[in-house]
Amino acid sequence: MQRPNDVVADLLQEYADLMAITGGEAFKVRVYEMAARSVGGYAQDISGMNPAGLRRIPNVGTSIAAKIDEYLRTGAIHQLEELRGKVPAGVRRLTTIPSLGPKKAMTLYEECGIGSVEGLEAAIRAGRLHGLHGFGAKTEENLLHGIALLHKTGARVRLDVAMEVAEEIVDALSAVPGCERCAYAGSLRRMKDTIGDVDILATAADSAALMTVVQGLPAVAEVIAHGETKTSVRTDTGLQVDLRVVAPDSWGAALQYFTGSRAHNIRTREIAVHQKLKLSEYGLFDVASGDRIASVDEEEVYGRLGLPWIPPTLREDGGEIEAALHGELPILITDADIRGDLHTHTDLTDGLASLEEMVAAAADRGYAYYAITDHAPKLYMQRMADAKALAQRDQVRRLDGACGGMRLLHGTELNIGPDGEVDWPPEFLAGFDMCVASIHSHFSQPRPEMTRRLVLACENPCVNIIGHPTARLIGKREPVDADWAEVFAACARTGTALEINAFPDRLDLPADLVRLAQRAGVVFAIDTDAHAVPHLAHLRYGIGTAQRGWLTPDRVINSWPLSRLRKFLRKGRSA
DNA sequence: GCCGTTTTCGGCCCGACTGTTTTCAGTCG
Repeated sequence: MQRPNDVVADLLQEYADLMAITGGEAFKVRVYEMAARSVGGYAQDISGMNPAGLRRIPNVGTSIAAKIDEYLRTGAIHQLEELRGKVPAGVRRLTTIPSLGPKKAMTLYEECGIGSVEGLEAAIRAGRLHGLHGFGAKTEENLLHGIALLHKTGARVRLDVAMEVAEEIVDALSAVPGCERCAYAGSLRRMKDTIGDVDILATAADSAALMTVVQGLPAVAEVIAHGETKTSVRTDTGLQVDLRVVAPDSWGAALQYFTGSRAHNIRTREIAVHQKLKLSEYGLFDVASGDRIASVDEEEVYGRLGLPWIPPTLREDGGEIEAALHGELPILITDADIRGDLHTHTDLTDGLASLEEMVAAAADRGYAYYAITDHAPKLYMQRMADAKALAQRDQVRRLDGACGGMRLLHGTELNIGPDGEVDWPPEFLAGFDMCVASIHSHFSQPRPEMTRRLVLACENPCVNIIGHPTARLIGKREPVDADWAEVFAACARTGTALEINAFPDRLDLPADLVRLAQRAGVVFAIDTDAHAVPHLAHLRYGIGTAQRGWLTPDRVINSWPLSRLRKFLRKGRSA
């Protein structure tokens, strides 16, 4: 079940969408969109808040507070119900078709009674759109194409999938003569957990060569649009890639523009407007004189707006502008802060590489310490046994310090059973240097049971880290339903860290919960859950998620020196 | 509908590309 904040955020977003479709004023639509985001990201639970309290949420005034209050009291918002009565849900869904926005969706509904994606497809094929104002042959073709695409790729792609495509294209374009700089921007640079499309930015005096090269890349299946400054293509996997080419002296302004979320960019441009300046991808301009006053790099652009440089992973209008204005931006955790990986596997259970191979690869990454945490017996398919664990421990002790002085910790990944119990008895667990404990089954327990289960795991004196806490698999399995505030309180109280699992289909704990957990005083471990040598490099995605949760190094136990980490790992154990 | 170091009223981000309405609306990012 969602947090009440998320439920209300969805309702407000729906209200904004329906208002846009019914021709509501654009600035009102924007306010509802902003309010939706503010409510979703608000730290405090809104259920139980009165209208006066609700109005303290940014972008929530009298009118929206009244709507939220109505929802909290009655479970519905009558104005939203009215709009729903006017616009069937299928019409809203029409706007998810690429190239079909609110205006055209409403035209289709009003003129032809089309209220679903399937209905639109049938109408086009039956020629029922002929003569409809604004719908020529090319538009029909584009809509059919968009519908096919929606069916095929509908979902966004995983962060690592988009990253691979982006890095390949950046490499190819960087090699083109005349290309001065090239980098990926957009949600990929912000490290969102899924990516809708890839934004690539390049600088060159002449854009033509770059535009030609990107259209001819082997992975490109289709050219969607092409002009002098922008070309859009789609890869054979259905991922859209937008290339923008600007003059070299616009690099900073363009990178700033193409990195921020829409909301972040609106905020930065508003700050510019208030200073009689204008910010675009070409630079920061003085409105009166038309002079360009900043554009070369992002630091300069933010600086002239009176802001420090804001890390890309924070650029979501989630409070970073206010923090920047007050000089309160966090110093975020980075890859360089990480001293070791605390959740990894070997071929003793379901890993692909041997202990020696994993340890050597970890040492190559320059780690000071490294934990081996193979699965425990209750994940029956892995066939772990006491003797195997003990034999591995001997091996680990022999290898300890043998690779570049890297210290090894012998751990295990326990299963948190339905009642919160874990695999081994306390006396056996005490032999491990550390324990991760994770949910691997019974994902759909009701919230009270799931909460109790996680709290009990935290209270186990041998459990140091809760692994992939929500157990979500992006695009495949929903997160488990728990009272996270209660779980976070238990973590803080018992000295149990929450994992930020860096595996790209997990990214778990998710960034929004990381931020809430941090406020509750929780500490974290950013781990790869590597089952093979290449997985160790997934750490970057965990770091991205941690940064999106505003995490600082002092809250990350595997950025600590080994002595401090060992002290933390002792938890409630005697010794 | 919200908001305020210019404002309690009058504003509200900016530009590229497409298709079609031959001068611009719609969509997207």
